Amino acid sequence: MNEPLDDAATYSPRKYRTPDGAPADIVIFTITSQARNTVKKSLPTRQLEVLLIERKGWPFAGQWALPGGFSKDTETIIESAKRELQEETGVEDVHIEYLNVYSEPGRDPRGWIISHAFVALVHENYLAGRRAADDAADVRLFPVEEALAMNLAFDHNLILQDALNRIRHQMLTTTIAREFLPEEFTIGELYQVIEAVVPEFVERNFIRKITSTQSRKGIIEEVRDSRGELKMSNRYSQRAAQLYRFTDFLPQLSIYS
Amino acid sequence: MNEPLDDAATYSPRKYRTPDGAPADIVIFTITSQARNTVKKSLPTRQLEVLLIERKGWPFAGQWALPGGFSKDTETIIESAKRELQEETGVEDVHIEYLNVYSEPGRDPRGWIISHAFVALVHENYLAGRRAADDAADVRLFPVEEALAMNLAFDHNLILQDALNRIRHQMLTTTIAREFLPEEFTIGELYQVIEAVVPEFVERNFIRKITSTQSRKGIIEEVRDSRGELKMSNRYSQRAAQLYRFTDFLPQLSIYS
DNA sequence: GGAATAGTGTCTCTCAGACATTATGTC
DNA sequence: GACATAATGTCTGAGAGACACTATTCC
Repeated sequence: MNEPLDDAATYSPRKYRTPDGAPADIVIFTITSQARNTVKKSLPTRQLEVLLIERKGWPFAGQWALPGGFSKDTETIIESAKRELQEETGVEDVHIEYLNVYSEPGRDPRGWIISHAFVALVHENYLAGRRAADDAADVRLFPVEEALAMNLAFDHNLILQDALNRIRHQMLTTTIAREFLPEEFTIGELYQVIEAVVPEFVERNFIRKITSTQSRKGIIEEVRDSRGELKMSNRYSQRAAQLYRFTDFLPQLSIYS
Repeated sequence: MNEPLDDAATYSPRKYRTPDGAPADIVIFTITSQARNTVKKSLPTRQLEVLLIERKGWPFAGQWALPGGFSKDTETIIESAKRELQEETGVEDVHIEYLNVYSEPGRDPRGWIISHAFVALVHENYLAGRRAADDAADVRLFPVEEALAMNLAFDHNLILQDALNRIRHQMLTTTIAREFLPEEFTIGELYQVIEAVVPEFVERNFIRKITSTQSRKGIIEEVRDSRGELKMSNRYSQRAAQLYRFTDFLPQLSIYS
């Protein structure tokens, strides 16, 4: 411990160097849907995308980076992340969680800057306004694989990879799929969202696992209308599909169960 | 983004307030064994404990706190955590992982101090030296429940609770149990370690689940001696028990599997 | 033989995984 | 009738959960 031992009256700020800033950087993921050009109704193709901004000034001018900004002494770091998310996308009250701290000396040429990365999951509808201005803008959605292949500013390639690993794991072990879906969705949509994030996901008897396996039953529930009739949707298919919604239930996973 | 737009030559440190420090605090868990006073060999009682230090100076003088120290600009925060762990316990190369950041304004009366909490899991043997001096010392192991009931310095009650939640979850979903066990252990010991961290854990057919269930088979493997004979131990029982070791296998858990 | 721990036998009901089959509505 | 998606039928082998039972060694 290298803390001074004096009391409040005699306490003086330490003579050691202090950090030059503690910013929050945000990895904003969304899943875009692209209707396929078939004559008949069909499922859209879905793709996991990440929001990047083009840097204007030094350092890394001209390169793409994660949105972010310095935190203030009047807010927690998650509050600054939420503020930044609001400024960048206009959305509030979406899923945002802390990812990791990045403190490698020299990671930022401006000084000793310790960055805190967050992951935000945003439904594509919330970003609809931004998308319109796509090509010209300095704020854009990139498919994740494409973004990873770019040379991003700072250590943002690393942060993005960490964020991707995190949501891939969470997609299978938690109900974050709900963040990319409307309140009521079909089994087909849910399956596509999982696939968009975890391409290797394959589960032939998906509907049975999720609806009638004892240990999993209750993660999602059927939606009924005011008369108690099962509510269906045919937005993506000829044959109407049952609508479901997530409940608050999350099964406890265990390797020893 | 409130970053300056100038280039490197004209860049000047921002006029905003910068943090007064970015310490690493470490929640060091161990599981102690206490032999029971029975005439015959029997399993020890095991308890999850956390290492705390008594603060000497302002602020929170006289209160117990998590060990920690300020990070330097020449190291990553995890490196400062490892350095601190080495100073406090003398151990290196143990399991240590990042927990969370604590940045509530006012959490530290010394200024704007953003703390990074880590969780370290240490085998009790490594702490054996410290334990001898227990009662008189200003560094002590406390049973976790007892520590949570104390009034710890700073926001360390919160950090400790977060750390406990984290390892409870990890104990069931990863193989961190290995950090509290010798290289070779019996099923009974493993079961006790899980119980010490997750008291509500009950699994009547434990040995069968862990050794012969298809999806779990391979997490641990039987130990054999140089002649290929199964290696047994009777340190805790009359009847010798098979020794096992962890492998590198970790099953993928999924709520959709 | 009693105590303490280690490990097996056995039974029932559910689930996993594979794959074929039926259902519904559009063009 | 071809197509696209939704959903069920059916079969086999594996696993979950419960609990009685045997095994080993020390005292």
